[in-house]
Amino acid sequence: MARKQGSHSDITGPKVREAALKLIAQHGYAAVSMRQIAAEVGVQAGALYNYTADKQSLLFDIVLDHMDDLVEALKDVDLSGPPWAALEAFIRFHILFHVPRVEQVFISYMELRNLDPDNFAVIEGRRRDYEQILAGILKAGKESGDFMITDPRITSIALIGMLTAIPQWYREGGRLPLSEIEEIYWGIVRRSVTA
Amino acid sequence: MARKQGSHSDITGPKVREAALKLIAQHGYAAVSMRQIAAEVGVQAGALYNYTADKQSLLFDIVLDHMDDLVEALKDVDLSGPPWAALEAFIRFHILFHVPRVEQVFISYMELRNLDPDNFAVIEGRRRDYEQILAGILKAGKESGDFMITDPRITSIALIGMLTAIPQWYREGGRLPLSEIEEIYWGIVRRSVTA
DNA sequence: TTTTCAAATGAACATTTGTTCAGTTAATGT
DNA sequence: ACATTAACTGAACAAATGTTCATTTGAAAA
Repeated sequence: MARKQGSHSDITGPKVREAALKLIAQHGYAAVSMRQIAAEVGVQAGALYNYTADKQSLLFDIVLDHMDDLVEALKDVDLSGPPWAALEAFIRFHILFHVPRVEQVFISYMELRNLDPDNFAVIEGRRRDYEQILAGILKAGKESGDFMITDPRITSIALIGMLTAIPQWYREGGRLPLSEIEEIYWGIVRRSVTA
Repeated sequence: MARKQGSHSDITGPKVREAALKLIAQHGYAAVSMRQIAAEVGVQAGALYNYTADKQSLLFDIVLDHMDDLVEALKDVDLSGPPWAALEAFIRFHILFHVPRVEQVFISYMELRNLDPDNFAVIEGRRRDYEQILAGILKAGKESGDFMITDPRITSIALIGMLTAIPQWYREGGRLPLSEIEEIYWGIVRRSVTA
């Protein structure tokens, strides 16, 4: 049986990516088989190879898309203001961007070891770029005397580590609304760099 | 060939655990095979089953031992003082305990999904207990007016998330000595809760 | 020297893995 | 009505998986 109605490639294609995203986030890359993904899509394993070169590409595409979306979205954020404004804009952006992307965040931080070395290098670079944007803001604020910071690079990593963990425990409809989470975290960050 | 010299069980046993720790931290639980672990030990795959019931136990024991060590070590820390003293003691303890245990930390945070449900529940409980000790210190400090905190529970999770990420980038002999890292992070935490 | 037995081998097992591909299906273009 | 072709099936593949177990080894006890 094949093609029960209309062209499917533009339906099945996204479905494959969604299934991979869901299942890899849930069980981990190595623990998910192509047959499981196929079953989630409602198709035989062989059909997946119309939409991906191999299993590795499935993982790489998820992580790369996520990083590219992140970089792209950050471009719309105005970081040109004074240190305090730039920092607040960055932090709020980071939280709002990451919270609705639980699965991507999970995968992008947990499955890096399962990327082929070449693929890993690409992602590693993207991540460093992102960290250095925050580090730049912190450095500017330190030099202007606005921030009390010992080491901008480490502080950058520390803050991002803290913020990125949010989607791991935040659940929509939980005890606190997202807007409140945003305020709590911004409060922590603000105080942590206050001179 | 078997037993080339003396009794081996008390040598091979630890070797199996060490090999599992190293390889699972490096490649992930699902990506490591019993044959790889056996090869690292210098033995055939079948021999592993003299020292572990199955692969799952290998993972569970690593994580459980880690959590038990953590709880045990924390008992020696004096948290009975005023909020500021208790917080500083807790934070410094956490850093010093985690930094030399890169592999255990990695596994304990990345491989939770690969634990059987029953095993997961045990670990989940241990972790919540630990988080609540910090949350308790924060709550006391908030009520005494020492700390400026909106939500002790979330702040606890945020701080632990930040601190636990340290071993992921810290390398001995790197740019900064451990003692300096300790100071930087304690500075961040201290300011982040300062009224 | 002979016996004993912990410790390890190595082959076997039933599954499962990622991937390929010749063949089938049915919607579309002519 | 026919030909085309995108989309999928289903079987096959070699390799790898976790686990078991009869067998072998050799150090220590008798």
